[in-house]
Amino acid sequence: MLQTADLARVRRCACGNIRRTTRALTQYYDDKLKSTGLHTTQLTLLVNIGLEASVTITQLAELLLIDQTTLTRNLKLLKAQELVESIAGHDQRTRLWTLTDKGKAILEVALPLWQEAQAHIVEGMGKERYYSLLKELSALAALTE
Amino acid sequence: MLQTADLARVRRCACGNIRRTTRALTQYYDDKLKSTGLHTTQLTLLVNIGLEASVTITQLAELLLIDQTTLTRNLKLLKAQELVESIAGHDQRTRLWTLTDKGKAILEVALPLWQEAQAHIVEGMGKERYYSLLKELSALAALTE
DNA sequence: TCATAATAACTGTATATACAGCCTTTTGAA
DNA sequence: TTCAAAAGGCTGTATATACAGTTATTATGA
Repeated sequence: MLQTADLARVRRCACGNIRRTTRALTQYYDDKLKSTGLHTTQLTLLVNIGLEASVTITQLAELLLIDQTTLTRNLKLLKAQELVESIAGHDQRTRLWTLTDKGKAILEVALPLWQEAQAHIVEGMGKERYYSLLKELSALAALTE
Repeated sequence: MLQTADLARVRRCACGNIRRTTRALTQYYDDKLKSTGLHTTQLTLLVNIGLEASVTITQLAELLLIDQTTLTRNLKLLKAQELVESIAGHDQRTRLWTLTDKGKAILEVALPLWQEAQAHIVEGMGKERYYSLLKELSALAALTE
């Protein structure tokens, strides 16, 4: 028989709780970025492409723990906006992704807005607590390997 | 000009980091639940409906920090599988959602599998660290209000 | 060398998510 | 009492996400 106590235990679910907080944070950051037309997920992608410079989908997938097929779709949208572009790699199979000038330009507008959201969160938690939390999130992700 | 240092700062993004961990955790839990056909998100919904008993979409939305329109779609899928059902509330506008017998039955199968995934995470982190992390996730979500 | 493995990426399909806007019902104030 | 505002929920549309399966290319071992 299904017991209430069994159900109540699921309230402590790591996945459920982190997804809940993720929804709240995503809405918060997306709202701050609203005027740029960028979503936070897109900002993350652009930034990582900018930092890696000439990166393959596979490399991005490992770095961000995103399925390759998700990246195929997400990059397609960014490419349609001409924020990123890809060229053939030395290998016929691979494609190397980089930011376009338009991509760099939108980042210049978006970064200060992102910084506002980020500052609110970091200051709200306190720096020490915040960076400790980031470490715990990494540890959590590492447990799934 | 776009500086590498500005981009590097975004690597500490609360939203980006939590989304990354969420992807990893979701894949981990979903894989454990695979044989049931349930996704973790669906398990979360079923459990909360079971605990609340006769709950409206609006109440679930507040509890789980999920947009109402998302719940409309998610509940539709669960209803199609006959795991939940809804009846009219005292108010013509509201609908009350409950688990069906089939919904309760699938939970009985899914809960032990969920418990396996959960135990791996909790034991991997250590109980104290884990419950501390849950609190921090709540605090983080609260900062977005 | 050649057949097979592995690698890189893409397509089909499905769920999760949310914003904008809409309809219906209820509430509340003039 | 009546009408505007609020509440509850839904549809249209769009992005995010991943699994299963496919295609094309490269690497590898007999």
